Amino acid sequence: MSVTIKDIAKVAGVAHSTVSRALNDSKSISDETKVRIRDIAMELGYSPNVSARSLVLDRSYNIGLFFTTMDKGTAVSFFYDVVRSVNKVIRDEYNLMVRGIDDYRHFHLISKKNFDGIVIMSQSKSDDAFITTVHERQIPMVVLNREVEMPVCNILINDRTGVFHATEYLIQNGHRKIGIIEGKEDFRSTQLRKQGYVDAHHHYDLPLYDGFAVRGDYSTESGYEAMMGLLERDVLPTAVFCSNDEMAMGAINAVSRKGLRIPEDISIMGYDDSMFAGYLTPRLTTVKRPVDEMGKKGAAKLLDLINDNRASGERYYMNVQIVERDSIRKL
Amino acid sequence: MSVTIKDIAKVAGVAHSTVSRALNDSKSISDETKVRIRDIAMELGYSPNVSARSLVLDRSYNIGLFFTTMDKGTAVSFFYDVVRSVNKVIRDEYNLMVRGIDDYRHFHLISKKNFDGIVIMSQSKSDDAFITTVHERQIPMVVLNREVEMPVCNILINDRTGVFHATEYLIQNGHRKIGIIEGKEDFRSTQLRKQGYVDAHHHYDLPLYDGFAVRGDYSTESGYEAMMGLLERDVLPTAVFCSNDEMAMGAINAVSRKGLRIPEDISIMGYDDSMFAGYLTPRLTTVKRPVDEMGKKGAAKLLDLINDNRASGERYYMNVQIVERDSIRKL
DNA sequence: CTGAAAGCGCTAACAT
DNA sequence: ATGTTAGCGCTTTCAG
Repeated sequence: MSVTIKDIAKVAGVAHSTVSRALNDSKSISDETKVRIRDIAMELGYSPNVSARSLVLDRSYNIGLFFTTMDKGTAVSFFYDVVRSVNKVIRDEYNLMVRGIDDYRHFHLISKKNFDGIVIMSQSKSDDAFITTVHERQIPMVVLNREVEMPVCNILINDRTGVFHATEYLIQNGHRKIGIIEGKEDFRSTQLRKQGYVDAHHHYDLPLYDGFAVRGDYSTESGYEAMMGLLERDVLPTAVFCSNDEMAMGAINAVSRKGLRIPEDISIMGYDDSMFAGYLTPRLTTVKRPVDEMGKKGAAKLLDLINDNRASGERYYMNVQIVERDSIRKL
Repeated sequence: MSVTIKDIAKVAGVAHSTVSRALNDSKSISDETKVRIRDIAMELGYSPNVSARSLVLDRSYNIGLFFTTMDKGTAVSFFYDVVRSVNKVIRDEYNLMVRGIDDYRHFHLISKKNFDGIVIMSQSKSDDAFITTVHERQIPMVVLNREVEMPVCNILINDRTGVFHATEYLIQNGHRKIGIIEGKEDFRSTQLRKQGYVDAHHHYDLPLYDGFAVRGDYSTESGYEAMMGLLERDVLPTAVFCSNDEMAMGAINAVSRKGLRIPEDISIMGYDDSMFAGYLTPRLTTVKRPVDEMGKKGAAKLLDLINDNRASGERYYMNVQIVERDSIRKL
């Protein structure tokens, strides 16, 4: 059996409550006994039982990090960045439990007892049922990435504005016929990015060419297919905005498969500034989304909520930034 | 306060132990009361307190998934694949806690009480202290990816053999002057891959050219730098094996920056078959490591160990596979 | 400054 | 088939 505070108490010849206090650095314990008890604990290889402590303190020390799904649809580097940045912030005090929302068939384990707080990296409206549940059960929560209507803390990347600027950048480089490869159908981000593209066209009084908007699903493959479709058209766009870098990678591949050159024949703009964007040929001009910052901000905000539990419907917007490389031609 | 089995018991007019049994589907409870109690539980929005259950059952329902580090050094898609595949296997019964080993300053929270089992995705010998601790505390454990000397369950990808075959493939394509860009210095995988490269040279009685082995650190940037270094030499290799795809991506970039073409002037071979490998220009010929399978196998094995706790020093080797694309020229 | 005792929510003998 | 009771390991009043 593993060693408990009672074992330590026996060896030290004190009550187990004294051990508890000593280990928790209570000020009503003499330094002398503290040291003594800690030494014994160390010697015996004591490890606190988190379950027991959780039970009495009424907190689990768990923070849940939920993705819409852990299967397809989550960009790889996106996933990594979020886990990493959240983990970094909560480092010591909490454990990070990573899950896909769609791993749950029912939500009965989602309770305040089992989660001190929850971060949701939301990519789809289908998450709303889950978010509602968490909200109703009054678990401190931060929703990243997707705007929700409930009064919850929401950390967002300003995608609509981001794509507006991306499109504007293309326009300022002289492009007038601009295509767009869109993301996965029911993702909110897909719509927002499309909107930014449309906004920019309106703002600069540019017509939206029919058929210049083609659907992808955020995967590299879909970018390839979508671009192939675009290249079949009679009138080609001079530039194509891809709703993420992975699709841009596929698009680049399609272009060179067709024997065309980037950016001489056609310009390609990505979105995300994924790790590989600077190493494609040509190096991809893209838009950096501060995923890392979003994760950090979200985690920090969650800790605030846990420590001072006021419901809050605050929204934070993180701004994107254009990263100029070699895939766009100035006309 | 949240509802407990006692609350349910009160409403149902039974003892709380009856509620516990009903909820756990004990066979000594009549179907009638089971249904009744479950209905009440549902109505009251009951959610079991995992900590309390863990305390009495002496298991945490937590499975830890530890990476060497969550910072640099872990390939992104690698990370994603492992988390995803392990998560898929343990889906219902357990929670997955993801951490970097270097997040811990001391290991006192690593105990059998707090983890039912641990999967370690090990990339460095520096993990050994941690692995030893887990082993000593008799926590069911599976170590992925890196061979360890302790008698623990070890799931490995046969890197040495894998790179042997990769090099062999280059040799069979007529290459005689083959460079290698190596990985991060103290990673075991770095040494094994190098060994496979050396083995193949020995096996085919080929000389090892001095200076054809250059160090990288598995990052794209390092691949770029390493390749640049290689291209400075008087005698150029006709093919370069890169110890992972990310470095291959950097290498490709370096080659074209120098105005050389792949595979006409120089052939590049990757290792991993990362998601983006098929979308580089040219499409990268590489070696597929079954990371997904490794994660699944590891998780399944861990569940076995948890349910039937026999220490075991079994080793499983997963085989790699060459994925032929366009970055290698037949001489 | 320390000890005694209660109780967190749950499961599992042991009764009946 | 159900109730009674003890106890998992810990923290925290309340006494002294």
